[in-house]
Amino acid sequence: MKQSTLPFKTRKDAPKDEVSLNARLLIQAGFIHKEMAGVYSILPLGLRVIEKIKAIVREEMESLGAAELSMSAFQEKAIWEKTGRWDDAVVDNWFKTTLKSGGELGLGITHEEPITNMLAEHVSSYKDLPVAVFQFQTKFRNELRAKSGIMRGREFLMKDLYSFSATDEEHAAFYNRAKDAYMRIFQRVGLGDITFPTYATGGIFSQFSLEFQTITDAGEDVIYLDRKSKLAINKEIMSDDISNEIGVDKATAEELKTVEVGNIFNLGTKFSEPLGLTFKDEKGDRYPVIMGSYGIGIGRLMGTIAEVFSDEKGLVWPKSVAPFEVHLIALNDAEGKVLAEAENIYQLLRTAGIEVLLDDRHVSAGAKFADADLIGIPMRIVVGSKGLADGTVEITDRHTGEVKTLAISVPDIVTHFHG
RNA sequence: CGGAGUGUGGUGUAACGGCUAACAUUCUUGAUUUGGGAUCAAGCGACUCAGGGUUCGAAUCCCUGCACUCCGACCA
Repeated sequence: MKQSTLPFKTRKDAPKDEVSLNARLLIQAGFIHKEMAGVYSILPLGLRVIEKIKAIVREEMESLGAAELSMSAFQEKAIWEKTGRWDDAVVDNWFKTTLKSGGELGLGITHEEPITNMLAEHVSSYKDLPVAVFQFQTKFRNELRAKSGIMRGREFLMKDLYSFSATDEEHAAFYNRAKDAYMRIFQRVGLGDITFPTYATGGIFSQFSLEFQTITDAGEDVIYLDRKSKLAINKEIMSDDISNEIGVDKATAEELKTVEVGNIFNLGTKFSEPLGLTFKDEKGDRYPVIMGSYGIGIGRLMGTIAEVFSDEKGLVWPKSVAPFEVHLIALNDAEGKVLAEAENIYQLLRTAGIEVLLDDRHVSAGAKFADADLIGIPMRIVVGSKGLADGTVEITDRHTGEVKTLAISVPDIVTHFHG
């Protein structure tokens, strides 16, 4: 992509109505736009990050044998009444509205009810199980107070996975594989070393739920982490009994601020029973399906990565989720030779399958460098008249600041990036 | 929802109750420059969140509403 075609600019100053680092950086660098409190639009650069994250998550979900689908954000009152979750006293963050014809409907906070209801039409035998489906879908939650930039919004993109099993053993097997897949996801987006499975309240479903908590000061949660076992307990359930049960040494556990980037709930038959999702076993006996739900907040994950990987100059994306692999910067010269050479390199890199953002704007070198630092693409290639004279370009690592000079030979440059 | 704070050009800030609301940046035009947010010149751009009130006079004081931020509560 050529930077001159981007309608959205970086800003010199961070917005005054944001305090959280993730929103300040992402707005300043032109990745997101704030519409209102807790509601953000995703701009082209931000969308590329979101799509990178989605691709990683999708791969791992498919490795579990889960099938992707896409459900409506509209929620039917009657279905939710069957599980008792339509009541505002039970779920207080609904967005509800009315149809012209008079009926009431809600905007989805989550999708256990409709997926269970839908699967009841399709699952009827033990031969149909186990099965799992997932989606990337916008959720709506009428938060009393939106906060922390994109970390807790009223509208947000979530990956939600639902598993359906015939037996507890079958469910446990899937649960464990899903847990491993989650850790691979956090590893791949760069957060693996600071993200830990954490026992937390099971809510209405079971004794515990499993959260994936990433260490950052931007977090809203507090966990007790046992470095040896790599397990943690959320402060909200911490007690002597529970730390003994889980095997976390309370005496040596670290108290840390974290953000919840994913979670897993054992649902049991909480939804399958009221919504009639049952199967017949080999003997023809009918049982409710055992379910699990597994969430990852995609936007929150982007925000967490932005918080964790940033410095005083701006964002520093891990390669796996960076909007582009290479930021190719053409400095100005009187004759336009530099831009011509940069365009040449741009086309050849693209042909080689490398994602490139070409800064072809007519602005000063300093402005280009400052923007490049702010946007945070991991590798930068600078083409200038100096280097052009002796046939070289400069390659800078945004993370380490390391600078290399390379001959202008596209095969060499391609090799450099493909490692 | 309880508490605190803030609303002024696109963005960031200034302005004692008193002149045509100032400065920087952005943007436009021209010149110069061409490896770290360059320089110079000339311009465009706000009835100061909305509605009431006090006053000879309100961006400034008061009331109501709305919006935003933070703390708390809440968080399927």
